Amino acid sequence: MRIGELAARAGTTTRTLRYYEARGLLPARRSGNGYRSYDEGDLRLLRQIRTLQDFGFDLEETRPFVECLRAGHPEGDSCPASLAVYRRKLDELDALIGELAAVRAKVGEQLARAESARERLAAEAEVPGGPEPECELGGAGL
Amino acid sequence: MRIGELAARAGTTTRTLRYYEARGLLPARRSGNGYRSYDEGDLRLLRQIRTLQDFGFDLEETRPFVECLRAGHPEGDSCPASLAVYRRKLDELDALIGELAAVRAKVGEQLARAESARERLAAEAEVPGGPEPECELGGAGL
DNA sequence: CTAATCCTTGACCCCGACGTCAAGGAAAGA
DNA sequence: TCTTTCCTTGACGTCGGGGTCAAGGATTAG
Repeated sequence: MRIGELAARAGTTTRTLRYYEARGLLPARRSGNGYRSYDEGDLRLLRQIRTLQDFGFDLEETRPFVECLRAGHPEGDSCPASLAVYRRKLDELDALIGELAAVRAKVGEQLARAESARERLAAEAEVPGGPEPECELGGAGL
Repeated sequence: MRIGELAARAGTTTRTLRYYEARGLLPARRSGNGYRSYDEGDLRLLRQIRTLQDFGFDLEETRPFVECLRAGHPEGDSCPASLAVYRRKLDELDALIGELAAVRAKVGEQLARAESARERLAAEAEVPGGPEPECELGGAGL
């Protein structure tokens, strides 16, 4: 199978396949006319790469899985190196999710604070002779 | 205050300040010799930008906050446009955290599956005359 | 024969937020 | 005066994962 067909069957582009080859991730045999030649095994490797990419793994992280398959193992994650990548990824995800949750909490806090400040101002505008802005109750200094 | 001092006081670099100016985010007055000249107000704007950047806001998203402060409001989030950015950010964060949690779950699942597969193989190796690999019990076909 | 696809390599473009280097002017201390 | 340090602008590099030409060779359909 040539590059166009493999790309189509994997739902990707020829550019992507050449890029993978340039990275040494998915080298191709060549037929007599210089065209790249792939087989079903290559399709399998490619699908492994794409699946992990969809999970947010970067290209280098997919390498152990690809090499594992190429070594004849039944699955890309049949090798210890692949499992190590899984574990590292889980740690990264946990850390990232934790950070994002913390940011989310802070932003939510800021929004609530800013909204209530606006409500206060609106209420004061409603009652013109009403409450004067009391010092040091909500103003961060200049 | 000149660019180096402002950068130092905000814990950033002169390159960053020139970049912000080029983006129209933090324009600078100029003193007679052509040097950029900043005041305490600029430091405040800069700190607002940096705080939001630390939260993962991109530069354009900080613009409403900066303009709000420059318009004389007490806080960068005293304006509706800033609140809108907060809300949009919360939605983005929720979506992202959700996606990451889903990926985390899938990766965790894959890891568990791959680990148990390895344990099975190890157990079979322990008992040489033991269980033959039973077809269609765990093998995704080639 | 010619046109239409497919293939090849090479090379530049994109995004965001700067880092880094270069060439030269200005200010400040010894 | 000399040296060091700070300032100016301009321009290119970085990173990841490719997109998008361009020029030319191979193959196939009509």
